Amino acid sequence: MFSKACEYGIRASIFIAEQSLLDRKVSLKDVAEAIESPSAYTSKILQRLSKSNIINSDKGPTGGFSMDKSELEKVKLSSIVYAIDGDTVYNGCGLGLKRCNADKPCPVHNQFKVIRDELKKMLETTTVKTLAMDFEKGLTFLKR
Amino acid sequence: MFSKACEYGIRASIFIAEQSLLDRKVSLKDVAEAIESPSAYTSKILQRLSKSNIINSDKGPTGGFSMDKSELEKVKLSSIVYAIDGDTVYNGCGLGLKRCNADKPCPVHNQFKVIRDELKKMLETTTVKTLAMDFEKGLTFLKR
DNA sequence: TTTATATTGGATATTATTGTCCACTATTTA
DNA sequence: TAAATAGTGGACAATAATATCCAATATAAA
Ligand code: FES
Ligand code: FES
Repeated sequence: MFSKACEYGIRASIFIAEQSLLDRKVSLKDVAEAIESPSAYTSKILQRLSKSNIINSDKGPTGGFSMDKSELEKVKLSSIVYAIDGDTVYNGCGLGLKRCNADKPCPVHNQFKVIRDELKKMLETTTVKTLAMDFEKGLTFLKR
Repeated sequence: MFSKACEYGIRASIFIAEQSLLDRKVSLKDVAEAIESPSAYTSKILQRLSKSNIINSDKGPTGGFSMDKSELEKVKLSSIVYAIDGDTVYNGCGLGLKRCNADKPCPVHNQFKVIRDELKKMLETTTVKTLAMDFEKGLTFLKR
């Protein structure tokens, strides 16, 4: 569904968001431990998220990663997925033809469209804030 | 969503099914050309489908690949996906945790479950025969 | 202004996936 | 039974994705 990089990206964002709700900055190490991911690889992903203005990053001592509490509910899953995996989820064809194209549809186009529209809707209506709040409450897990 | 191998596998199955409806066996070359795939790689995939009893293969001159017309409507997309990609579509976690597990859910588990159930339903109710018939009518395309 | 800390960015390594090559086997037909 | 044909299987190659290493940069605090 998503690339591994994207999965890490979403998990990292949720963790950073949750900690930001508690007014805490987190270090790369914190993130990697919280989501159980290889830290150097995670670093690259956080850079992408930072450049896409999804998270903030500050260098130096007292530095770390954070998200603006006020903007938290504006960050949708779709932004994160787009920042890391691009638009393949939105425009890719289920059977691997160049692009999904309703004018020259692949055999599963109609069936696939239903799923993808559902997925789009989910990505565009789910905010990182709500996911972070559930995580904060201990209802969900970022590692196992 | 699916691996490239799986995409080729589905496309190949639809082509073989369509030709079988017309009582024609097809060669590896035929398949590769019809679905625009690398033929040696496609060969491996057809072997997997053959071993999973989804398609028939016959050696020697007059050999080739085919599907039993009578069993065609029993072949669901889910069988093909399972034969090639295994059960990751069914049991994988949307955020990459070891396995999807409702008892210790990842943050998107509930949202993801909706999508996956829809996908499952689609894979389990779509038969290769109907896809092949639409393709036969020129309504859909296996390459572009 | 020195030191310590934390992210950044580039190079490189590893692994999985995708793709190729070729000799071998089975089978049909002449 | 010889020759031609078509799939099989194993080894190998190329590419993409994932992961690591380390020197450089920025910044805060002493
Ligand atoms: S053309 Fe394949 S999914 Fe739309
Ligand atoms: S636990 Fe992640 S999708 Fe179910």
